[in-house]
Amino acid sequence: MADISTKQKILNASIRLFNENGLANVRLQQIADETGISVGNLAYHFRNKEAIVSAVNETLNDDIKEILSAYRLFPNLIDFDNQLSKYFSFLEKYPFYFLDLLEMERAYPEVKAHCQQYITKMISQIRKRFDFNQQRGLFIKEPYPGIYDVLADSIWVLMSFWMPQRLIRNEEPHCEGRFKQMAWSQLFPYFTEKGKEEYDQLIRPMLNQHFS
Amino acid sequence: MADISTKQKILNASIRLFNENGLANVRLQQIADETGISVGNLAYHFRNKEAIVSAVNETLNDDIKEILSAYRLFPNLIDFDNQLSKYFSFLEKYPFYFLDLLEMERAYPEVKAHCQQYITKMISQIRKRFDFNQQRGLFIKEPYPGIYDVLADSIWVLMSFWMPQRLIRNEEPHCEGRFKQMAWSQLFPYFTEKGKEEYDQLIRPMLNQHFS
DNA sequence: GTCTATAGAGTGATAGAC
DNA sequence: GTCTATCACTCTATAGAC
Repeated sequence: MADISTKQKILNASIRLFNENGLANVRLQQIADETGISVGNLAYHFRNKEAIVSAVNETLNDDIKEILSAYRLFPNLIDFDNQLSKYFSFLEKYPFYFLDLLEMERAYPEVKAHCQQYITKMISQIRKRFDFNQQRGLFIKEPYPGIYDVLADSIWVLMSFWMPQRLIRNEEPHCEGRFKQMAWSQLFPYFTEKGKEEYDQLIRPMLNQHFS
Repeated sequence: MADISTKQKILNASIRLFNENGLANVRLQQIADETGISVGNLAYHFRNKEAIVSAVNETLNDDIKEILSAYRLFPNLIDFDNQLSKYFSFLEKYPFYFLDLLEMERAYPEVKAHCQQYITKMISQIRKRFDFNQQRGLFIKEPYPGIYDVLADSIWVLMSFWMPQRLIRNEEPHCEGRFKQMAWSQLFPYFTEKGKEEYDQLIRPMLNQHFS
């Protein structure tokens, strides 16, 4: 199983380098060096750069798939907070995923195709939480038609571009508390009284513990 | 003034190419071709690639400076909508500005320094609108301390990463109506009755006209 | 101010020995 | 499975003619 191990080492090294330098700036030689093998050996395991990118992408898609599968039939507030945690871990592992997606689209159009559906599914999960929690009486009826759609989009953007925006502004990006605060503050205005109670009871204490 | 003209032609060509291919993927040869000059001539006008990036960056900073200067002493709702329009024009002109900022940080650390302050100023302007319009009775007092700070951050992120997020999701990015809708929907929950009235009267008709 | 020509280092990818 | 060696190509930057 030395084969699998080396393959995995290559992928791990690639992810590290992609995160540091961006997809377009990483050379095969660098990947080989970081892995501790020769370029020739690298070529044995992956035909070319696209094959590496493709494999890295599949690894990450598996991660996203797992996050999505954690969506439960009855998605309460705690469930959402858990999903936030998982998503934040993903962003820490691969901060520039969504930026490199654009790069992939440019350089490796075939690779990008798979990702689209995951994004759509993620947003639709967020959207469904509104419906479900509205039925539970935690969220108000949407004050204007379509606003919950826009809101679901906004939350996805704020989560997905967390890392790049923090880095651009020279703010500490590895702060899960602020990340969650930004997400929850999007929902806040739409809580009913009952929703506020449940939030204050279940979620707020967990948020505060990030800042203690 | 043939000098200035060529310099400007180079910058325009560079912006086009950076937008299309990303900073890291654009070669001097490409810029020369797109400008309609030789690489040698390109070198006459700009010492190296960094000099071009730096000049492009200054051009864009001038644009941002102008947007920021449009912030008035009494920033009402119409004023905010105007600033949204201007910002959207900027994003259309240079969709990947904030992504390429990260690339600049990696490749040309000297160049990036200037941008920081503009971002801070932009966010602080958004934040001040809350205070001003709260005094005018259009916005409610912030329900929890600090939420208007988070909200200003969120609005900046949603505006700044509009283009990349739309492109990743294969949604039409040149849709000013949706852009504004996303921004305004952030403010919506914090309007007082008086604020809603002014919004319905002054802003909503302008938004609807984007979708007619 | 504009060009051609080219230096010199780096690139992805492959062939073939061990 | 792993390596060295090398090909054909592209890159940035510069030198020097017009």
